[in-house]
Amino acid sequence: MLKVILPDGSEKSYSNPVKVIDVAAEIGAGLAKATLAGVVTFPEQLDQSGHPVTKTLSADTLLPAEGTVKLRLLTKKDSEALDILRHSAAHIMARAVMRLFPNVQLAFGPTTETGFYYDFLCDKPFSEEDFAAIEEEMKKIVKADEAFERIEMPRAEAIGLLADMGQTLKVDHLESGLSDQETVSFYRQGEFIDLCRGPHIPSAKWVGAFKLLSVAGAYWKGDASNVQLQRLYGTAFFDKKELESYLVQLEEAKKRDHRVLGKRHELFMVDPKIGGGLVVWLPKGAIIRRELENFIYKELIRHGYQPMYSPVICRVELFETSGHYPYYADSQFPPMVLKDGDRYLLRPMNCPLHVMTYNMKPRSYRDLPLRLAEFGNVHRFEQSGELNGMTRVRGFTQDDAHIFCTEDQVEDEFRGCIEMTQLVLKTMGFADYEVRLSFRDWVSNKYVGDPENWKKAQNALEKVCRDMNLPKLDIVEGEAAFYGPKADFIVRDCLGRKWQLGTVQLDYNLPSPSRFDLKYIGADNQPHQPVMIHRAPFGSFERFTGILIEHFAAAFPLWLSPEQVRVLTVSEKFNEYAKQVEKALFDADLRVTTDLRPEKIGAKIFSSRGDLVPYVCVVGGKEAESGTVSVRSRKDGELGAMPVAEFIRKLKDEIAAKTLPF
RNA sequence: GCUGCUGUAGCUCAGUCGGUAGAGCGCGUCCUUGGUAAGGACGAGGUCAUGAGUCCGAAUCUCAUCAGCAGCUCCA
Repeated sequence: MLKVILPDGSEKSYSNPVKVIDVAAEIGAGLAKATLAGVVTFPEQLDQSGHPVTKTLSADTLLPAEGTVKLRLLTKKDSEALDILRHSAAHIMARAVMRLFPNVQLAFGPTTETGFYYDFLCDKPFSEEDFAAIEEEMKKIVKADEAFERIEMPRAEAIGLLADMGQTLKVDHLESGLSDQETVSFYRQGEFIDLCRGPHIPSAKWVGAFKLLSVAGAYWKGDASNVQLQRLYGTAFFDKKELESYLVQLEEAKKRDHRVLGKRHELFMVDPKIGGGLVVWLPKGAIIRRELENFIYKELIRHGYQPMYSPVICRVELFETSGHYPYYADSQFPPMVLKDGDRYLLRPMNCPLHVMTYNMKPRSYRDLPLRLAEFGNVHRFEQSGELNGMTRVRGFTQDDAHIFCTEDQVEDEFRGCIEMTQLVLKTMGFADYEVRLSFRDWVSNKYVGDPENWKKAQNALEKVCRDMNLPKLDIVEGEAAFYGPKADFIVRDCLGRKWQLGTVQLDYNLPSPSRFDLKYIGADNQPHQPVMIHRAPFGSFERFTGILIEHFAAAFPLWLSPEQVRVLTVSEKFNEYAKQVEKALFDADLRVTTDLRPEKIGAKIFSSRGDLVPYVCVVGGKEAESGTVSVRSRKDGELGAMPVAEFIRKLKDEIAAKTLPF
């Protein structure tokens, strides 16, 4: 006897075997038609963390004959449904590819946040020219509307089957990745059969709209030493309109691209004649950076940091001591060797210089925490395929600082760093960010430092993060740097790619005796080893600004706008007055320009809109007579006439408040 | 670094079958002197990424190099 509990609390009992779809059919024919899968919870089975086991099952899956299950039927309105659909679409694509290219081997074909992909091993390189043919074949498959059928078999049998089919990658996966499974499942649709956990939609016709989007290389099991596969990306939806609106959205997102906007608004440039990945901050971009620097500098001083400067090039030995050379030699610009054999390295990080600064004299516990800050310019030789506008570059400036403190101070210092990073994100209006706490695992021996201290530090870190109620807190074990646990702040760019901005990292390595052997004399008159914290609320000015450009779509808040006000004359007769207004605004420390072209006022406004100028002042006869300006804001349009002094006050208030443009 | 794609004016792009280049925006000059999202005329501007090759002839076809884009791998 099986008892099925539905989400509304009602119960049904079955003495005969039933499938998910049978339960739906009993409730109503309409629901049965709309049901594409079921979420089944087994209250009697518990997983490792003690929660009841929950599985999403295809509609034709047989429920257990005995016991109690909770069942939630999924229709296309449910959020999980799209993922199931796309997984099936991936199978349909693989089937189409196998029809067109019989020799391909299948690898993995999962869904992504916005679609799906499938990896293939095939001699013939796929290109976008093949998409039409593949899509055509997929259409035929969808039209034929064959069912997805689940088949389970012992693993040994599955290996035999896949070996017969010549699917060696799948065999490899069964032998290594799934070696702990006794039984595995396949999904069959017509002539196509694929090792797959499921679930799937009942049949192909559910796929209302799909599109292949791109082809790229990918390594088998994500390991660059393995064979390279061809990955076909696509997306699928229940209906055409959703697909179309997704594609429009994608086009819109591309318009926010900081590389496009950075060029259009003359914020920065990257020129191969200068060097790939080497950013030139153009005057307008430089203003944004300088404002960011001023903003964070004030915060640093307020929080007891001490500014310092150090050279961007120094002896290689410093990085040999730190351990970063030659470990990261491949991602550094090679050292320059002087005549006497001395080697100098363009610094890939600032910490050794700050450590040397700590070490310039004996330190007492009274000096701690010592917080040394520097907008440190560093260079790293990133792989060419990694370079990306301002977000992945070979030379950048971190809003870096290193805190040297006692074990007891770690928690407070860490909290301070997190708070400053949060302040930065809040000031910019970033609401959608994740915090990733990276901890060590306890099996690997790559980590340095006393395990007890690690435990203490990790607990302190987690406590601080929980206390502060950080959004989307994610704890990842095994992701810590070898020298300590860390917290990273991650935001997405316009295409949904994730980038790490702010970071706070504890370091047990550099202060250790095998590295720089840092010491302080404690209250007990004994030497102790300090803990180091690396932190950068922005991360780097380059990446942060790149993300900021996309975040604001280049329409920056007033305090960051390179051009805050533009004075427009109604005709050339009023150029003299416009220059007076300009001077008044300039003297009030506003960034102001004039548009004195012999153009109509409409054309000048049009230009200012295109240039995303936050405020324009229209001046003509009326304004010149009364000493006023006619104000128009980028956000709210016409605001009417006001005295120049009042306009200045309004803008100064907005700048001081760092008001967001949305 | 790997796989695929792309490279024409400052920008966005067109350029058919191989016959030595075109638009819009922007820029310059002039006309217009105006009231809140594009006034008009004229003009300048290109070794078609670079280098080889095929051909009577290459932006166009082939190869190589460089750079960019998407993804993978990496990211102290």
